[in-house]
Amino acid sequence: MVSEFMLQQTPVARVLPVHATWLETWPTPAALAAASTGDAVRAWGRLGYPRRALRLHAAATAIVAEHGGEVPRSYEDLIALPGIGDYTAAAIASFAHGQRHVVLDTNVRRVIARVAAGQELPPRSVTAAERALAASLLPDAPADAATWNVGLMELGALVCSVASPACERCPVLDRCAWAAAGRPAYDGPARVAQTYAGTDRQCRGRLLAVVRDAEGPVALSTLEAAWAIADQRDRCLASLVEDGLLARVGPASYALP
DNA sequence: AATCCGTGGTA
DNA sequence: TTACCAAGGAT
Repeated sequence: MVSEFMLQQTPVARVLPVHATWLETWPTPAALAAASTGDAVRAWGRLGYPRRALRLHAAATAIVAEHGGEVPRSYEDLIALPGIGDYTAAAIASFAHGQRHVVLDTNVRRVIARVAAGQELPPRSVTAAERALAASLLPDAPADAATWNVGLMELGALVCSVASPACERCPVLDRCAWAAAGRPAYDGPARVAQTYAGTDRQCRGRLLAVVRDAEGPVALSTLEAAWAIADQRDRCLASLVEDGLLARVGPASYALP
Protein backbone atom coordinates (compact mmCIF):
# COMPACT_ATOMS: atom_id res chain seq x y z
CA MET A 1 0.00 0.00 0.00
CA VAL A 2 2.85 2.36 0.82
CA SER A 3 4.59 1.57 -2.44
CA GLU A 4 1.41 2.10 -4.44
CA PHE A 5 0.90 5.53 -2.90
CA MET A 6 4.46 6.50 -3.69
CA LEU A 7 4.27 5.11 -7.22
CA GLN A 8 1.31 7.28 -8.15
CA GLN A 9 2.92 9.39 -10.87
CA THR A 10 6.45 8.83 -9.57
CA PRO A 11 9.06 6.56 -11.22
CA VAL A 12 10.10 3.37 -9.40
CA ALA A 13 13.77 4.31 -9.14
CA ARG A 14 12.95 7.43 -7.18
CA VAL A 15 10.51 5.63 -4.89
CA LEU A 16 12.77 2.76 -3.79
CA PRO A 17 14.99 4.50 -1.20
CA VAL A 18 12.16 6.55 0.29
CA HIS A 19 9.97 3.47 0.53
CA ALA A 20 12.64 1.55 2.43
CA THR A 21 13.21 4.32 4.94
CA TRP A 22 9.48 4.90 5.35
CA LEU A 23 8.77 1.28 6.26
CA GLU A 24 11.69 1.20 8.69
CA THR A 25 10.28 4.26 10.40
CA TRP A 26 6.62 3.23 10.28
CA PRO A 27 6.29 -0.57 9.90
CA THR A 28 2.54 -0.56 10.64
CA PRO A 29 -0.48 1.66 10.03
CA ALA A 30 -0.64 2.36 13.75
CA ALA A 31 2.94 3.58 13.78
CA LEU A 32 2.30 5.99 10.94
CA ALA A 33 -0.98 7.15 12.44
CA ALA A 34 0.85 7.97 15.68
CA ALA A 35 3.28 10.27 13.86
CA SER A 36 2.53 13.87 12.97
CA THR A 37 1.51 14.73 9.45
CA GLY A 38 4.55 17.00 9.35
CA ASP A 39 6.85 14.03 9.95
CA ALA A 40 5.12 12.24 7.08
CA VAL A 41 5.55 15.23 4.77
CA ARG A 42 9.23 15.50 5.69
CA ALA A 43 9.83 11.77 5.16
CA TRP A 44 8.10 12.05 1.80
CA GLY A 45 11.04 14.16 0.73
CA ARG A 46 11.12 15.13 -2.91
CA LEU A 47 8.85 12.43 -4.30
CA GLY A 48 6.44 15.12 -5.42
CA TYR A 49 2.72 15.61 -4.89
CA PRO A 50 3.19 15.81 -1.11
CA ARG A 51 -0.55 15.67 -0.56
CA ARG A 52 -0.07 11.95 -1.09
CA ALA A 53 1.87 11.87 2.19
CA LEU A 54 -1.09 13.47 3.94
CA ARG A 55 -3.48 11.02 2.34
CA LEU A 56 -1.33 8.05 3.29
CA HIS A 57 -1.24 9.31 6.85
CA ALA A 58 -5.00 9.82 6.79
CA ALA A 59 -5.47 6.33 5.38
CA ALA A 60 -3.36 4.88 8.18
CA THR A 61 -5.45 6.76 10.70
CA ALA A 62 -8.66 5.43 9.16
CA ILE A 63 -7.25 1.90 9.12
CA VAL A 64 -6.57 2.12 12.84
CA ALA A 65 -9.98 3.63 13.57
CA GLU A 66 -12.10 1.49 11.30
CA HIS A 67 -10.17 -1.70 10.55
CA GLY A 68 -8.39 -2.58 13.78
CA GLY A 69 -5.05 -1.47 12.39
CA GLU A 70 -5.09 -4.05 9.59
CA VAL A 71 -5.06 -2.92 5.97
CA PRO A 72 -8.40 -4.04 4.54
CA ARG A 73 -8.36 -6.55 1.73
CA SER A 74 -11.49 -5.85 -0.23
CA TYR A 75 -11.60 -3.42 -3.14
CA GLU A 76 -14.63 -1.70 -1.59
CA ASP A 77 -12.93 -1.08 1.76
CA LEU A 78 -9.69 -0.03 0.09
CA ILE A 79 -11.20 2.49 -2.30
CA ALA A 80 -13.07 4.08 0.60
CA LEU A 81 -9.73 5.13 2.11
CA PRO A 82 -8.28 8.57 1.37
CA GLY A 83 -5.79 8.61 -1.48
CA ILE A 84 -6.93 5.27 -2.86
CA GLY A 85 -8.75 5.36 -6.18
CA ASP A 86 -9.68 2.64 -8.65
CA TYR A 87 -6.14 1.79 -9.69
CA THR A 88 -4.64 1.59 -6.20
CA ALA A 89 -7.55 -0.40 -4.76
CA ALA A 90 -7.39 -2.90 -7.61
CA ALA A 91 -3.60 -3.10 -7.45
CA ILE A 92 -3.53 -3.87 -3.71
CA ALA A 93 -6.35 -6.39 -3.95
CA SER A 94 -4.73 -8.08 -6.93
CA PHE A 95 -1.01 -7.93 -6.13
CA ALA A 96 -1.17 -8.40 -2.37
CA HIS A 97 -4.14 -10.75 -2.15
CA GLY A 98 -4.50 -12.45 -5.51
CA GLN A 99 -8.00 -11.20 -6.11
CA ARG A 100 -9.51 -10.81 -9.56
CA HIS A 101 -9.74 -7.15 -10.51
CA VAL A 102 -9.08 -5.14 -13.66
CA VAL A 103 -5.92 -3.15 -12.96
CA LEU A 104 -5.90 -0.23 -15.36
CA ASP A 105 -2.77 1.82 -14.97
CA THR A 106 -1.05 3.79 -17.69
CA ASN A 107 1.10 0.79 -18.68
CA VAL A 108 -1.77 -1.68 -18.93
CA ARG A 109 -3.83 0.83 -20.86
CA ARG A 110 -1.04 1.35 -23.37
CA VAL A 111 -0.40 -2.37 -23.87
CA ILE A 112 -4.07 -3.11 -24.44
CA ALA A 113 -4.42 -0.12 -26.75
CA ARG A 114 -1.61 -1.43 -28.89
CA VAL A 115 -2.01 -5.20 -28.78
CA ALA A 116 -5.80 -5.42 -28.79
CA ALA A 117 -7.01 -2.13 -30.25
CA GLY A 118 -4.23 -1.36 -32.71
CA GLN A 119 -3.74 2.17 -31.39
CA GLU A 120 -0.45 3.68 -30.38
CA LEU A 121 -1.91 5.26 -27.26
CA PRO A 122 -5.06 4.85 -25.18
CA PRO A 123 -7.70 7.61 -24.92
CA ARG A 124 -6.87 10.55 -22.72
CA SER A 125 -9.16 9.29 -19.99
CA VAL A 126 -10.46 5.79 -19.31
CA THR A 127 -13.52 5.03 -21.41
CA ALA A 128 -16.23 2.45 -20.82
CA ALA A 129 -15.17 0.62 -23.97
CA GLU A 130 -11.60 0.49 -22.79
CA ARG A 131 -12.58 -0.92 -19.42
CA ALA A 132 -14.86 -3.48 -21.05
CA LEU A 133 -12.07 -4.60 -23.35
CA ALA A 134 -9.67 -4.96 -20.43
CA ALA A 135 -12.28 -6.93 -18.47
CA SER A 136 -12.89 -9.27 -21.41
CA LEU A 137 -9.19 -10.10 -21.57
CA LEU A 138 -8.76 -10.77 -17.84
CA PRO A 139 -8.32 -14.49 -17.02
CA ASP A 140 -11.15 -16.07 -15.02
CA ALA A 141 -9.11 -17.65 -12.24
CA PRO A 142 -8.17 -15.01 -9.63
CA ALA A 143 -4.58 -16.19 -9.38
CA ASP A 144 -4.20 -16.05 -13.15
CA ALA A 145 -5.80 -12.62 -13.25
CA ALA A 146 -3.30 -11.36 -10.69
CA THR A 147 -0.40 -12.75 -12.72
CA TRP A 148 -1.92 -11.23 -15.86
CA ASN A 149 -2.05 -7.81 -14.23
CA VAL A 150 1.59 -7.96 -13.15
CA GLY A 151 2.60 -9.17 -16.59
CA LEU A 152 0.81 -6.42 -18.47
CA MET A 153 2.19 -3.74 -16.19
CA GLU A 154 5.74 -4.98 -16.51
CA LEU A 155 5.38 -5.41 -20.26
CA GLY A 156 4.23 -1.84 -20.57
CA ALA A 157 6.86 -0.45 -18.26
CA LEU A 158 9.86 -2.37 -19.58
CA VAL A 159 9.12 -3.24 -23.22
CA CYS A 160 6.03 -1.52 -24.59
CA SER A 161 7.11 1.96 -23.54
CA VAL A 162 5.60 5.22 -24.72
CA ALA A 163 8.38 6.69 -26.82
CA SER A 164 10.55 3.79 -27.94
CA PRO A 165 8.82 0.41 -27.64
CA ALA A 166 11.24 -2.52 -27.89
CA CYS A 167 9.08 -4.60 -30.20
CA GLU A 168 12.01 -6.90 -30.97
CA ARG A 169 11.92 -8.01 -27.34
CA CYS A 170 8.13 -8.26 -27.11
CA PRO A 171 6.72 -11.71 -26.33
CA VAL A 172 3.40 -10.92 -27.99
CA LEU A 173 4.67 -9.12 -31.06
CA ASP A 174 3.14 -11.77 -33.33
CA ARG A 175 -0.33 -10.98 -32.01
CA CYS A 176 -0.05 -7.20 -31.68
CA ALA A 177 -2.60 -5.33 -33.76
CA TRP A 178 -0.60 -2.10 -33.64
CA ALA A 179 2.58 -3.77 -34.87
CA ALA A 180 0.64 -5.62 -37.57
CA ALA A 181 -0.74 -2.30 -38.79
CA GLY A 182 2.77 -0.89 -39.11
CA ARG A 183 2.77 1.00 -35.82
CA PRO A 184 0.61 3.92 -37.01
CA ALA A 185 1.01 7.18 -35.10
CA TYR A 186 -1.55 8.28 -32.54
CA ASP A 187 -4.35 10.09 -34.34
CA GLY A 188 -6.55 11.20 -31.46
CA PRO A 189 -6.95 14.69 -30.02
CA ALA A 190 -3.71 16.42 -29.11
CA ARG A 191 -2.61 15.85 -25.57
CA VAL A 192 -2.32 18.99 -23.48
CA ALA A 193 1.25 19.87 -22.68
CA GLN A 194 2.07 19.82 -19.01
CA THR A 195 3.60 23.17 -18.15
CA TYR A 196 5.41 23.72 -14.91
CA ALA A 197 7.68 26.73 -14.88
CA GLY A 198 5.97 29.65 -13.22
CA THR A 199 2.93 27.69 -12.10
CA ASP A 200 1.43 27.51 -8.64
CA ARG A 201 2.73 23.96 -8.46
CA GLN A 202 6.29 25.15 -8.83
CA CYS A 203 5.70 27.96 -6.35
CA ARG A 204 4.12 25.62 -3.81
CA GLY A 205 6.90 23.11 -4.28
CA ARG A 206 9.56 25.72 -3.68
CA LEU A 207 7.86 27.14 -0.60
CA LEU A 208 7.31 23.73 0.92
CA ALA A 209 10.90 22.71 0.17
CA VAL A 210 12.19 25.68 2.14
CA VAL A 211 10.26 24.60 5.24
CA ARG A 212 10.89 20.90 4.71
CA ASP A 213 14.64 21.45 4.56
CA ALA A 214 14.73 23.77 7.57
CA GLU A 215 15.38 22.69 11.13
CA GLY A 216 12.52 24.53 12.73
CA PRO A 217 9.95 27.23 11.94
CA VAL A 218 10.70 29.45 8.97
CA ALA A 219 10.20 33.20 8.97
CA LEU A 220 7.76 34.63 6.46
CA SER A 221 10.56 36.84 5.18
CA THR A 222 12.51 33.72 4.22
CA LEU A 223 9.55 32.40 2.26
CA GLU A 224 9.07 35.78 0.61
CA ALA A 225 12.66 35.58 -0.58
CA ALA A 226 11.98 32.21 -2.17
CA TRP A 227 9.41 33.47 -4.68
CA ALA A 228 9.42 36.92 -6.22
CA ILE A 229 5.81 37.29 -7.35
CA ALA A 230 4.04 38.48 -4.24
CA ASP A 231 0.41 37.71 -5.02
CA GLN A 232 1.19 34.26 -6.33
CA ARG A 233 3.39 33.52 -3.34
CA ASP A 234 0.69 34.62 -0.91
CA ARG A 235 -1.93 32.58 -2.71
CA CYS A 236 0.25 29.48 -2.68
CA LEU A 237 1.21 29.93 0.95
CA ALA A 238 -2.45 30.14 1.85
CA SER A 239 -3.30 27.06 -0.20
CA LEU A 240 -0.48 25.07 1.42
CA VAL A 241 -1.92 25.93 4.83
CA GLU A 242 -5.42 25.16 3.58
CA ASP A 243 -4.22 21.76 2.36
CA GLY A 244 -2.56 20.96 5.68
CA LEU A 245 0.93 20.87 4.22
CA LEU A 246 2.07 23.91 6.18
CA ALA A 247 1.04 25.47 9.47
CA ARG A 248 1.32 29.08 10.55
CA VAL A 249 2.97 28.81 13.96
CA GLY A 250 3.48 32.48 14.70
CA PRO A 251 2.58 35.97 13.49
CA ALA A 252 5.11 35.59 10.67
CA SER A 253 6.48 32.07 10.80
CA TYR A 254 5.58 28.73 9.29
CA ALA A 255 6.41 25.09 9.98
CA LEU A 256 5.38 21.62 8.93
CA PRO A 257 2.11 20.64 10.64
C1' DA B 1 -14.63 15.87 -18.19
C1' DA B 2 -11.05 18.91 -17.49
C1' DT B 3 -7.85 20.70 -14.31
C1' DC B 4 -4.94 20.85 -10.50
C1' DC B 5 -1.47 18.78 -7.73
C1' DG B 6 5.71 18.06 -7.56
C1' DT B 7 9.80 16.39 -9.13
C1' DG B 8 13.43 14.92 -11.94
C1' DG B 9 15.06 11.83 -15.70
C1' DT B 10 15.28 11.27 -20.69
C1' DA B 11 15.48 12.03 -25.69
C1' DT C 1 17.26 23.13 -24.30
C1' DT C 2 12.74 22.12 -24.22
C1' DA C 3 9.07 18.85 -24.13
C1' DC C 4 7.37 14.96 -22.37
C1' DC C 5 5.70 12.30 -18.73
C1' DA C 6 5.97 8.64 -14.69
C1' DA C 7 2.53 1.99 -11.01
C1' DG C 8 -3.24 8.54 -10.12
C1' DG C 9 -6.54 10.90 -7.04
C1' DA C 10 -9.69 14.50 -5.92
C1' DT C 11 -12.66 17.91 -7.30
